Amino acid sequence: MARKTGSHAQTTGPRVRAAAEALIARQGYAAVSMRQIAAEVGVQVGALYRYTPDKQSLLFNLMQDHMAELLQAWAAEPRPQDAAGRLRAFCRFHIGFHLDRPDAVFIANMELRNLDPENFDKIEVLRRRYESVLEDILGSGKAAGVLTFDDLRLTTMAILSMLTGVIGWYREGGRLSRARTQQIYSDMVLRAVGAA
Amino acid sequence: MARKTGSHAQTTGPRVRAAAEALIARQGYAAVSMRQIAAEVGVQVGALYRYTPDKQSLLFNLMQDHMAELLQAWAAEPRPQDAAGRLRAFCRFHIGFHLDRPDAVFIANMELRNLDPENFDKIEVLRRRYESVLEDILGSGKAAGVLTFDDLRLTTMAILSMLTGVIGWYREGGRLSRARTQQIYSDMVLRAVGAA
DNA sequence: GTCTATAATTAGATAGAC
DNA sequence: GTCTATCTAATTATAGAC
Repeated sequence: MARKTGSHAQTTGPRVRAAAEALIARQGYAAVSMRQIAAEVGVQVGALYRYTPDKQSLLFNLMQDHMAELLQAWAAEPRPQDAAGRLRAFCRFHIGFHLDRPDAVFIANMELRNLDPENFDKIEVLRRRYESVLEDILGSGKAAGVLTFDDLRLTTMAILSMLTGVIGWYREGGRLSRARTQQIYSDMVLRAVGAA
Repeated sequence: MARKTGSHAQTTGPRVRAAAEALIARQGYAAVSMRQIAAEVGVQVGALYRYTPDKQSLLFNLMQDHMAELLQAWAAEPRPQDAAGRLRAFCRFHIGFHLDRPDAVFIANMELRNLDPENFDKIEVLRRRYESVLEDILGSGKAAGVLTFDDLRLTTMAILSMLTGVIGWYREGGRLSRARTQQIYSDMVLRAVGAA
């Protein structure tokens, strides 16, 4: 992927971002060097600093944009009237969104501890906001008497862990289709909160 | 934690291991330096190499011992006759074991990609063996007609993700006791596979 | 906008004194 | 068994040429 000297500003920026995302997802932030990213893009290391002030900003921007996109995508989803319907919609959405962006999701879940403290705080706010999406669905379902479970916070975290875990084993083109995977997870979650 | 020169072989070995475990759990393998570990123990960096041939072996031994202990501890558990009882026992065991060793669990789940290929293969074997513990319980329960779910492999992975996720939010001395946490998770899992 | 060259720091690992 | 000193290689980031 060697490249001649020349101007490629309009393509290099996104390529830096894409290379960083792929490499960090595979090896982890601390294990990836700026030289590796540059080699993947096909430039020398000095050129990277036209597109990011430093390595930390590369990580922070990936995570922030991912979380913002996640929240925005959920806000754009249709919103069923009943709590069970909203819960099913959330499960489908969460799995679909995560399967579309395995690298970004992997980074969002693994690299929190490599954020500078001030960056960590900003991402935490977005994470909490997303957790409260599910918490609100479960809470209103319990209040309406259509969902049954013991502890709201525990149940929220348990369901999120279970759904996010899909990126650990799902393979595109494998035994289970995406739609079937969404279906099975949704059914299991609904049974787990007594809405079967 | 400064230390004078002198011989402390019997205590230094375990202290190196403990320091590595704590630091790697907090910061990640790639981000921890041998100098940091030495400082935590209270020795100079050269002294570490009396207790480990290199940094990679430190990580591998932590993960291998953890997985071996996990399998051995499960083997020592009482084994209920019925599948639903075994599933409940597994949930209690998995959560209890994980809450007892948050650092080791964190490493076992986060640092797989930092293992050398040959070390990775060895740990993978142990991981698969543990996954098959749950898979066997679920499979026999379905065959016996007491559990209901759609896909054995997916269900196994989903339950493991959900249970392991407890280390992400549980705090000792917090709102929920350990026993209550085990109870709520177990109930939810049993409902999820139609054994409520 | 990219390159080459380099500064300043840090890493893992080893040698030899005590 | 630990220390000090050091080797070699790699790191992030910057400066200045083109």
